[in-house]
Amino acid sequence: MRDGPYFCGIDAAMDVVGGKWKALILWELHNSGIRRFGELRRGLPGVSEKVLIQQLRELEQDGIVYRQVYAEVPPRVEYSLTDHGRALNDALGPLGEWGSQRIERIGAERIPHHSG
Amino acid sequence: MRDGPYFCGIDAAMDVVGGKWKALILWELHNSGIRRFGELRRGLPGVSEKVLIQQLRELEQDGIVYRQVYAEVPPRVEYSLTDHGRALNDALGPLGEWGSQRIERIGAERIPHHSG
DNA sequence: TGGGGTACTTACCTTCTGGTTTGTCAGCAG
DNA sequence: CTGCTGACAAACCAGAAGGTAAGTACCCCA
Repeated sequence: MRDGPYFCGIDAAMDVVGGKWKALILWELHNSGIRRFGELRRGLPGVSEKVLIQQLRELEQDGIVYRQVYAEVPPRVEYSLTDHGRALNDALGPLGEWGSQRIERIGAERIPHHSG
Repeated sequence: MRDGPYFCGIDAAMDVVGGKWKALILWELHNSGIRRFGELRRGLPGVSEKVLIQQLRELEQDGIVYRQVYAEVPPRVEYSLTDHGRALNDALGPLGEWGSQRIERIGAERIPHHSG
């Protein structure tokens, strides 16, 4: 899964970052460095637990996020970006720029979200 | 449709370019400048007519591609990128770079395609 | 008369994605 | 003993996305 074959690099990149919440997850992790599962969940209003885990697992499989499990009770799991994840985030920069301009151009609404 | 609300610019950009063939269409049009429907179809091995038209129409609605119809028989329709489409393509550049490196890293296959 | 080419449209079907709900484990507060 | 927490897992379901097959209109060529 997510191993091609691909037409080109964009095709491959979209395969990795194409999930509904994946780009947002990257953005959250980029901004905060490290987040616990519950923090991510609260930072992404509207995502369900199942889907968030799904997307995180896929990103982990693809080497984009790192998952650190602590054998504690209650359980603690911390997510962060790998080097590849940081590179992907950088590569998404111009696309985000374009998208922001598009939002202004078409007058679309923005969903507010609390950073930090 | 495709008018938000969005969390951020990447969210909005993915909404526009997220279809299965849209990035490939952009790439084809970027490389060739102008393409007729049949040329695009032949350039994108595996796409069906229905889906190609669907994606082209959506890209047209979003102001990414320009559709020029000639009232001839047999019919002739030419597709090209708008200014916004060209800007979007530029913004996809780094992502394509990242994706190409990923293809090499994981040793994924590439689907060959004849340019020109 | 019949087939081919162009750019579609329509109906139908399957697959894939995401969402809802409920259950799990361990311990701790009440 | 019950309920709460954190990070999931499993079962189920709805809608969207994509794919297949056929039909449309017009003309040219043989």
